[in-house]
Amino acid sequence: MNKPYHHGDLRTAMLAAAEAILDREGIGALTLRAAAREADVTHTAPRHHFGDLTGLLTELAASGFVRLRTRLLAEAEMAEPNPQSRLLALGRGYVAFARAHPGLLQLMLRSERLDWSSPALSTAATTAFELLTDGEPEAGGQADPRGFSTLVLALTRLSLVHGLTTLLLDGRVEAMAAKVPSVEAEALIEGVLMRLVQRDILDPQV
Amino acid sequence: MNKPYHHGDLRTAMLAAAEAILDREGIGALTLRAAAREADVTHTAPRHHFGDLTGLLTELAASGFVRLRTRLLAEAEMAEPNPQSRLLALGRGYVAFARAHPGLLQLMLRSERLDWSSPALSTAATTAFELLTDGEPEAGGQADPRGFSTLVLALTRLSLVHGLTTLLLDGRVEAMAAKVPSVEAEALIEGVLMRLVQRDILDPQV
DNA sequence: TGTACATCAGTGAACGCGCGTTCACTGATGTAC
DNA sequence: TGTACATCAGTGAACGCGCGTTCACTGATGTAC
Repeated sequence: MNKPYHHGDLRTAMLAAAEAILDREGIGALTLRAAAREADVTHTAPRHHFGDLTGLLTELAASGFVRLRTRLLAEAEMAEPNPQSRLLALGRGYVAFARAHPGLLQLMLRSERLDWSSPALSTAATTAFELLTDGEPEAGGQADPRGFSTLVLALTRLSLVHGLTTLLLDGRVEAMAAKVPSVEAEALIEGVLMRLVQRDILDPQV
Repeated sequence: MNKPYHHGDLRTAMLAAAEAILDREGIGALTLRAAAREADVTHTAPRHHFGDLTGLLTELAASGFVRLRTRLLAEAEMAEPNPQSRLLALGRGYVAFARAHPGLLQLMLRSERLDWSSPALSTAATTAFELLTDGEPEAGGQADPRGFSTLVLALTRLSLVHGLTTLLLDGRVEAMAAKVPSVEAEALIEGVLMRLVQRDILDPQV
């Protein structure tokens, strides 16, 4: 029952503790001391592993992007193997991830407390976003030169899904749904995603 | 040159001071004490006008929504009098407002420090968002029952424009543009807005 | 036109709080020989 | 197989900081008579 002097894997434990706080109390409550408290460790101990608070948050955000990507990949995998179904699955996956980890997503997307010069973070973020961005990773791939139109299409999709997610987290979707009786937020979200898929046409030409 | 004991219009001065801090140093630096310092007044003086920090932030955000709406209305007014041009003008206006007042927009959209039970704030927000949401305020208006499809269309537009704006403020648009030589963020944004207008078709039927 | 007095709007000192950081330390682990 | 010792990973006390809030106060304004 006695706690050994050394933790064993404080690095992992701190990341888990920080995420627990994020999910439970939101991004405002996530401080170095709070995370150390959660991990049942002196608040100076994490310094050996992360340097400072920014280091901890940056690693946590990077891990978030990796997991987001994994989840989106899995969703796309399970969808019917056509572009429309795949895009729809990606959109749903993005929204679902946001609902499951609202605090983490906030840290990843809107935090000014991250060190974006960290290669781990920036490549994790870029890689994750590229999923929503690439039409068909197998088909197009490296060969396809990413022209202006492709980039516009990518940014359009990302904007729509990301904006929808943000509005959802901020309670705006609920507010809109409440204006018309018998309309559920859930149905609204599904409606927007369907519209994305149908109007998108997956065509880089404008 | 002597400062009189009473300020005269501290309410207005505090709002201006808070906004100055927001624009200059970002939302993280906006505290009650900082705003009072900026207004050259004891940090306890604002209490008489706003109660507490939340009260001040809530009023500032409400004023932000009112001004956003005013600006969007003006942009729409100046556009060609057809639905497409109007929608494009609204989208451009939203992005332009975000660029002009990034800190203020963050406060309005992503702050957990606002009192959303305040009627002034909630109606200001709703009214502003309705602009992007209604196709034609004159044409449709009250007569048109706001059905499910209309709501989906509204949320789609709002999601796209809002998502684009958020990504822009977080530097993601710049990051994407940087991946392809000779593509400017400005052109990307314009491309997305054009795509919104062209694919939107302004048709509530899905 | 004056005066008494309540109310309003600001001051300034003090409070406790949680924060990140620094510092000297100690217990545990691993490696050289 | 032992032992010396450097290095690593954690403790615990102390620091200064800026925060929002409380409190007793004071100067200015407005209103009743």
